[in-house]
Amino acid sequence: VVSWTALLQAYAQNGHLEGAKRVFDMIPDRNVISWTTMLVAYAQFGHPEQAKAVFDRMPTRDMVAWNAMVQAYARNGHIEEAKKLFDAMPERNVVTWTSMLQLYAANGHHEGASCMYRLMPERNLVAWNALITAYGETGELERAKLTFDRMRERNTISWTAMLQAYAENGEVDGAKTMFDRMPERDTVSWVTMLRAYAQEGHMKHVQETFRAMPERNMIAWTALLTAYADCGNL
RNA sequence: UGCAAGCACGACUCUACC
Repeated sequence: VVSWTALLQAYAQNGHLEGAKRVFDMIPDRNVISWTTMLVAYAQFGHPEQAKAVFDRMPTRDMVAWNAMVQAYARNGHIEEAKKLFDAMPERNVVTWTSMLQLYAANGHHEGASCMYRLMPERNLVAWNALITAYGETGELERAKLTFDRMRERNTISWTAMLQAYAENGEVDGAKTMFDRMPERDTVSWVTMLRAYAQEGHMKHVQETFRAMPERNMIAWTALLTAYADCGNL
């Protein structure tokens, strides 16, 4: 089962849903993990209905399966369905709460988001990071800062999320400060910084940033390209 | 007991929805 499901996962990750389905149907004794993998495959590529169909047909559901289904709705912006499922869950963990928090924040529901935040029974690094992003999205930069400052541990995602929070609220300087203070930067951090400059029209900084990047992936190149395009420099 | 499979967090573009 393990090998079969790994194969299924390989198809799923590459978006080969038909192939994934074929593998799924061939698995002799599917377990809850195989089912969940199939569910997520549909969800990730924009088929929440299909995901739900899988969910309904599952012989057994554990919390990961429930979480995956909540996330399936969340990812596709189905707030009501997600909420319904959330309420119906036999038990929830920090993953569940984080998904809901993110869903509300991404759709501008401040109240819902802060409600999730307050009621969350436990928090971990991912939850904190999601909170920073949520505050950034809702324009509550101060709260994002507070959250960031109070975190006992931070990873590159925390730093980049905070950098982005500054950037999307028009504070390039704050963004730059984060960038300079980060213990480690990956390509995402670099691109985020580059974008921050681009949005302010600081093409010179954009160029410098791009040149200084240790590695450039396609997203970095695209960001540079659109930066030039946006400032009219074809 | 170890190795191998499923869920939540950060960047660009495109597409869909509004």
